[in-house]
Amino acid sequence: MEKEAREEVKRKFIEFLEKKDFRITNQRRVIIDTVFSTDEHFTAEQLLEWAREKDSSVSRATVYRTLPLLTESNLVHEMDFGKPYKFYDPNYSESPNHNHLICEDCEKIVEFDSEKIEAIENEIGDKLGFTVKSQNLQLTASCDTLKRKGTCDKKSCS
Amino acid sequence: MEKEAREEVKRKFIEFLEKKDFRITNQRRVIIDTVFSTDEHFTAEQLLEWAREKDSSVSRATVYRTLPLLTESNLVHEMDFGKPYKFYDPNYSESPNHNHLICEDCEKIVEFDSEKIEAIENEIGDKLGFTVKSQNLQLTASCDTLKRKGTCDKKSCS
DNA sequence: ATAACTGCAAACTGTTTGCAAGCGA
DNA sequence: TCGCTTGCAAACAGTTTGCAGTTAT
Repeated sequence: MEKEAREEVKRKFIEFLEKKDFRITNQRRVIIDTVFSTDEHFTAEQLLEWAREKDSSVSRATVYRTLPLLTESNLVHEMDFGKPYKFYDPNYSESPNHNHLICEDCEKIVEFDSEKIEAIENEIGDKLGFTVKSQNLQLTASCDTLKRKGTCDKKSCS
Repeated sequence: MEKEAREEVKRKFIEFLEKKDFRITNQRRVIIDTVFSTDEHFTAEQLLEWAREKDSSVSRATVYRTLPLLTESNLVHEMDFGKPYKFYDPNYSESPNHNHLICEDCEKIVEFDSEKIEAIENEIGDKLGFTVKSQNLQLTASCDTLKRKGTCDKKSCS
């Protein structure tokens, strides 16, 4: 995501807060800046750590209280890969139709688009008489290059 | 699943335990009987409750220690729908290629087949240079009939 | 002014584990 | 007998929450 796009997303979130009569506090500003200054997927704990680098007063509680606001606003996407903690995706609003593959070797998450899959999903929903609200295709995979060479150049396997 | 098939699956699991030099204890037997006497998806807590109806001595710890054995044996499938607890599917070995849709109205899980999706998944894995290890397509949906009529006759919305 | 928000620490939930006793092979 | 397995209760990890003080509006 480019810098301009990031500013746009931040602005949208501020609007979201204002519309709900929520206050724009310093801590929230720091958290927002942190979330939308990266393209990486993160956990609550990672977000806390990053935010504290900018402002050490940010507390774990505030991070946990802000995350639901971010997902409600549809600007951040929550993902569950069967690990005991959740991952968050700050690129969601830019391309809401992507899915994720998580590498079991290094836990790195790779995004991919697939309208094909989305079409099938809606087809399935229709057939069963449901309206699909959200979809989460989680592929767990291992890195081919890593296995062959013992190392790999993917950003995903460092 | 029919009664015969259930016995077959139980037998396979006993074999799995024997091969690993694990013991066939009373508690394990009760848990196995419970798991494979239903077609329903369940949580650890539900399994504990059901097992205790047959034998009140079964403890939570044993249930939690047995579940990984069941999933390792590939006779039961573990699923994560973003809820704080996991669901388990006792029909997995019968049709390992099905996926799941969870109703957000009643949390009932509906199974569906889709080889189409599996094909696409492998295609994606290839393209990205990964070997797909496991896939989990989670559709969260709401029931159309329920919404229209305020009630519905699906087994899924009671 | 005042109601929303904060940090802290305690509580909570689902799951795991150390231990002494029990029991299958 | 031997050591795997058990139930219990305490521990654990991630997340949520009550409270008293703080701050945005």
